[in-house]
This record gives sequence, C-alpha cells and structure tokens, in this order.
Amino acid sequence: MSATAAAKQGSSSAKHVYQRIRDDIEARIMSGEWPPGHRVPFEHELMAEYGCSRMTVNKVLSTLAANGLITRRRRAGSVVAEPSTQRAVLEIQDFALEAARAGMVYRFKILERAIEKLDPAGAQRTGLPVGTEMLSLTTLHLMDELPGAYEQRLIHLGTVPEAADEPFDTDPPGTWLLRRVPWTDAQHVVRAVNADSALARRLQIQTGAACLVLERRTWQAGAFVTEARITYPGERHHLVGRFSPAAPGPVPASFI
Amino acid sequence: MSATAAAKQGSSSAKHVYQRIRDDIEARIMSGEWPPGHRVPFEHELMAEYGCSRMTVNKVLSTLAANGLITRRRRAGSVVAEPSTQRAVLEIQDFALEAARAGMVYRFKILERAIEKLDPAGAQRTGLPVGTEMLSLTTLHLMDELPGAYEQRLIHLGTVPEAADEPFDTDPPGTWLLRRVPWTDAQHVVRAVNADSALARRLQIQTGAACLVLERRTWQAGAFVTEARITYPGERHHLVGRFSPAAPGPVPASFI
DNA sequence: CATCAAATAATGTCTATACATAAACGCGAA
DNA sequence: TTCGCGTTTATGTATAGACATTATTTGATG
Repeated sequence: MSATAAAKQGSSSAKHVYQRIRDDIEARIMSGEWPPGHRVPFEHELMAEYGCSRMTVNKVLSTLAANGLITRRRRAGSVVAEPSTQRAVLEIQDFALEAARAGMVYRFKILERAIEKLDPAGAQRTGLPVGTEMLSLTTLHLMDELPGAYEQRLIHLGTVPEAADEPFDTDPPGTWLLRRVPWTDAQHVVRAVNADSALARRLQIQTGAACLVLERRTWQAGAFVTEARITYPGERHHLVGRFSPAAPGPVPASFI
Repeated sequence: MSATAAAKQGSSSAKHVYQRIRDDIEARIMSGEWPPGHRVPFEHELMAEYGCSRMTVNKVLSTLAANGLITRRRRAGSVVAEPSTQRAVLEIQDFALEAARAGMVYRFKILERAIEKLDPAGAQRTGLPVGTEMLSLTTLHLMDELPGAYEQRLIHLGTVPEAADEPFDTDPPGTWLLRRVPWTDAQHVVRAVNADSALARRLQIQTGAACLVLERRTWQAGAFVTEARITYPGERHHLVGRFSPAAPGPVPASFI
C-alpha cells in the first residue's frame, strides 16, 4: 500500500487535514493497535503520508501531547504514552439546575452564620494559620421541601472580604462564590459516613443511614478561597460523571 | 499606558511569546479582572500589543478555547467563558500502587468466577441485549491482609474474548483490562450504601456501616468493555482528587 | 577502550501570507 | 418598521520557510 493510498483510505472522513490526521492517530492508540511505548511517525513522515505542511502535523502531535496521549522528545520522536491512572470525572451539579431539570422546586435555607477564628484542625486542612477569620455558613438545600444536601462551608475573608456583607438571599453561597471568585485549584475528597443523630434530623433520614460526603477546597492562585463539606442524604443522591480521555474539550453537559 | 508598555510590563517573564500572552490572559481571567462575558482582545489587537504574528496569538486563543476558558465566535470575537459546572476529578488508585506507597502488602483474591448471561437489569445498565455472554468476577482486594475493596465486575466477552482464558493470577482484572483494552468512554457513579450482612462479612466491617460504592462502566469506540462495582469499606477509604481548570495537561500524580 | 567534540536529526517556536467561513452589520426595498 | 441581501470583519485552517533547542549518534583523539 502506497503512502498516498494510506492517506486517502484513512478511516476518518473529516473535513480538515488536521482532524483527519488526529482521528487516525487517536483511533490507532485507542484501539490498541499502537500500544503504550509504540513510536508515532515522525512529523516528516506524516507530512509525506498526508501531503501537508509540517505546521499541520505539528499541531496534531502537540495537541495529542497536551492531552497526554503521546509523549514527545526532541530528536527521539514521539511515542504513545503509558495509560494514566484511572481518573473519574464527576460533575457536581448546581442544585437549582438539577431541581429544575427534575421538575422540582429548589429552595435553600441558611441555618447558621458566624464569623469564626480557624481552629487547628481547619488550619491543617486549609494551610492557613490558626485564628484566621473565616465566615462559617451552614446551609440546607431543599428540593420540593425535602432535604437534598447539608452544606457546611468556610470562606476565607482574607481572600473574599465582600462575603462578610453578602446576605446570600438570592443565591446559595456556593453559587455566589463560583460567580464571584474563579478558582485555579480545587481538591476533592469523597467519603461515606453513617449519619449521626443531629445530621439525621436535619436531613430527615434515619440515624446510621449511609451518607455521601463531598469535601471541596478551592484556591485562587495559591490563596485559599473556601472549604465546603456537602453531605448528601442516604441513597437518595449520587454523583455521576462521564469522561473521555481524548476529548478535545469539556464533555458536553448532556452526558451528565 | 501605551500598548507596548502594557506588553513589556506583563507579569509573566516566560521565555516564549506564546507563554507570555497565555499567562497574561489566564491571570486576568483567573483573578476575576476579566469576568465571564468580558471580551478578550481581538487577534489583531494582541498582535499589535505583543508585536507578534497572528499565528502565535491564534494558537494562544485556540488553546484557551479548547480548555474552556474562553469561547470564540467568528466575527464577534472571543469572550471569557461562563464557569462550567463544578467538576471533581478523582484519581482512582491502583491498589497495588497505593499499598506500595503506604508501605503495605497488597494481595487480591478472586472469590467467584463464572460466565453468565446478562440479566435485564444489567442489559439496561450496559446497553447490551439480554443474554449476552459476560465474564463475571468477584474480587477481594487486601492490604496487609485487611479487606480494602470488594469488586464485582462484568467483562463483555464480545469485546474482550481473551478474558475468558485469562487466569488473572498475577494482575487483578481491572489492571489487566486497563493494560489490554484502552477505553474511550467511561461513566462513573459514586454512591453511599449501608453494608448488608454478606458485604459486612466479606469486608470485615459491621453490618450497616457506610460504604462508598464506585460504579464504572467503560466503552471502547462504542463497544461495551466492562462494568465494575467497587465497594470501599466504611470510613477506611475515600477518593481524593485535585484539579486545575486551566491545566495545560493532566494533573501530576504527586497531587494525589 | 573511554572520552570529548562535532555533525545530525527531530521537535519547539515563530513569521508572513493566503484563502475559507461564519456571523454581525448596515443599507435599501417592501 | 421589518425583512432580505450584500459587505465587512474576525476567526478557522493551511502553507512554506526560518531559526532555536535538545538529544542522539558518530567520529576523532587520547
């Protein structure tokens, strides 16, 4: 089979050369035809195979490298990357959106609100010094008047001073923060816990029922922003995500 | 402040024009200086500001768009994107790796193994027809002889026929599959459940203890590969992930 | 044989240009 | 006013060439 024939019979019928090359290479990697460690053709080889300029194949290979599918080294060429550790991507739903989608009425209620000084345990979790002033908010999220989540949040007033004067009467703290302070780093922990009696009462479930706890800490350019601990009641809720390792962009929301 | 002055005083001292422009724009978006909806300079404006060619600024903006930081529309220009729904990325650890890191001995035991025909519930979850032949494996993962996870897995023999003859005596099914069959799509569900007596016995925990359940279904180019339901005992285990929305590539493993 | 230096090969970055395409804009007609 | 159509503008894709950077390979030399 000649080089030009190989180019023409490429499985992809994409409109653009870039997409055609990319689809072909991705298909070979994804199908296992090119296992991890397999050498990817050099740029000049792909140029010849597809009859295009070097810039075009360079863009393909650079993008694949940025997405972690291949690794590139000068002089040595490119090889298929080792599969990264398994990675689960979960979409954390906005309660109001989720409720609207399910045809339910969403409402939230702020149960407690105080400005507190950070205790040693919180200091360790956040990396802030003990005694830092934090806005502490306890929020209950209701869907059709049924508790959907119990949220305990600390907001670092050093990073977000305007939170101190915010009444949070239209948007819940999480939504307000997301809009106001973009984050650059987030850390998530997911755990399962048995509800104690206080939690059970607030979530209207039985004491001992299994609850899903999502802890999220976010930073903005190194500065701590907020810590949220969201408890989902029993087996009423779960987190769902769908993920493609080679997706060029974010996964469409319809997948949620 | 003149345009050239603005270019020279850019906060970033990166070596390459591309990085300098990108760092500057990302910093403005991340800091909130350019909120969602804010117009990003046109390509020709950035060309003038940084004194470079259009290809260079085009690469910057295209990459930012691919990463979801901005949205671009012909004729209208680019604007800072609305923050996407919160997204939690969790690294699913390889048990052997995790054990090694913690200085523990990892071992797994296959409790049950059978070739079964898919039942209606499974058919709905996987999208395969009822009666499809699946290899069913029940595996217990032990760390220092203590149960660390209980795994129920179905492997589609139509996609992975060689699994039928695999003894799984060196690598557990998940690791074997990851190496053998790269996946293109994965769906994850995370839930909390109370352990029933059978599960409690196998995981050596108390009946009713909260367990974290991770269900993962993977496909390869539309063909179903495997479904795994991994139950982590009580509060012994949790899932951790760290994530940057603007990261050019995958998050380093050291963050785990 | 071991070692250092020069040639070489592949990727990394950048330029200047060209044409295609989508969408907003503005103008004129109904 | 509103609708339709051509114009304008910004992005999308692609090219050919240039020089920089980094490893590897090779060859000369002790």
